[in-house]
Amino acid sequence: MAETAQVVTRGESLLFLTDDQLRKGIEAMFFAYRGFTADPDRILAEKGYGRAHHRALHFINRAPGTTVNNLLTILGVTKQSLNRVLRTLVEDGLVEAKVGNKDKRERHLRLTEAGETLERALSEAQRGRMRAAFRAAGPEAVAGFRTVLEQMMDPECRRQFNALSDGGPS
Amino acid sequence: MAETAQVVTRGESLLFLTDDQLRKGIEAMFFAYRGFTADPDRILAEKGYGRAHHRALHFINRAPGTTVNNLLTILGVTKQSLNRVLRTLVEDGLVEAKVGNKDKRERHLRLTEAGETLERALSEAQRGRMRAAFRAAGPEAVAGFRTVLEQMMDPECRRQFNALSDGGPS
DNA sequence: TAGTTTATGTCAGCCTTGTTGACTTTCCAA
DNA sequence: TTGGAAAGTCAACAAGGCTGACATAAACTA
Repeated sequence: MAETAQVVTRGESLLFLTDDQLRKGIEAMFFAYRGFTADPDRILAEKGYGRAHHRALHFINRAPGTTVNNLLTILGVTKQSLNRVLRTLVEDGLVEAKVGNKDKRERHLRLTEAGETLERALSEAQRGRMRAAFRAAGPEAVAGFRTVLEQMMDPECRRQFNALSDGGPS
Repeated sequence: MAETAQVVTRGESLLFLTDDQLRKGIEAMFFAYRGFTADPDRILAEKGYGRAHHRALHFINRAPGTTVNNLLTILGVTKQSLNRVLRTLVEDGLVEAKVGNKDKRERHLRLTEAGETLERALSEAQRGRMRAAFRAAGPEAVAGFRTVLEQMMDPECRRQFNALSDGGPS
């Protein structure tokens, strides 16, 4: 009864669209996301930070000199939420907030050396797991992984995701 | 400088294991998970529930008659955390908790009809997005998606994930 | 130039959902 | 039969979301 979409169109099986397959995809996302965050979470807990700090560090590192407002959009949280995290990062000397030259209302954010060190530790831990998964799965699987994830994003998120990739290192 | 692992082994390109590709994978997980939870979150917010309620409903539906302890292991939270969620679900008549026959310490959980209705609405919303993504990506991409996610899980999570799939509908 | 909009920060307070610690009830095994 | 383990509950705390109100400075605009 949960087996809808078991249709065959143009000689092509659509069995991968059954409710059961979709449920497996959902559960895979749930369990995999736990693994995805597990390693950085351990490092963060030691230093007294949380996942929110990691996200801020990651995207400041990705786009040095970005403004608070820009970061807000990427992270999809309120400025009050971000501000709390950002304040502790600045107080602890991991992030630098410089008043803009052109527009003095803006604060341009970048990592200090200490910030870069922590960011590197976090991202290396996370990359380690991702690398092992990618290696075990192989290049075709990785391509499929990326394709499905991109399709799962809201259009606005997809835009941001691709903008980050374009602007990134060659 | 971030481009490690650009090695070619046995004539096979390992370009998909560069730090840059790994970073894209990480960011894809971040943005995709937002999409993954967005639709159920909207429904939950209307009813005054959170993501934790969704998770409980999902896994009780998957394994009717499961015990609190079993659910605890799957969800990976403390029993106190789960208990709060479970209590409101029972109070609201979405979940039924029956004292065990053999072991009276245990509570066996199952959805009421109202619980099944809400679970169905949530899971249909989530499946809708997953279905669209799967359809757009195609069966090979979906296979790769599942492979990479499974590799990303902690071994214990992978065991649970596979146990759920085995016990599930054919 | 006066008034409005924008970018940012801050205070207060709320909610969800994690945590730990302490406790009761129940079961089982020495 | 009794002591420990297991299942579940209650209380209190913390992180990190949220809203609302308000301040300040800078930029824009009519």
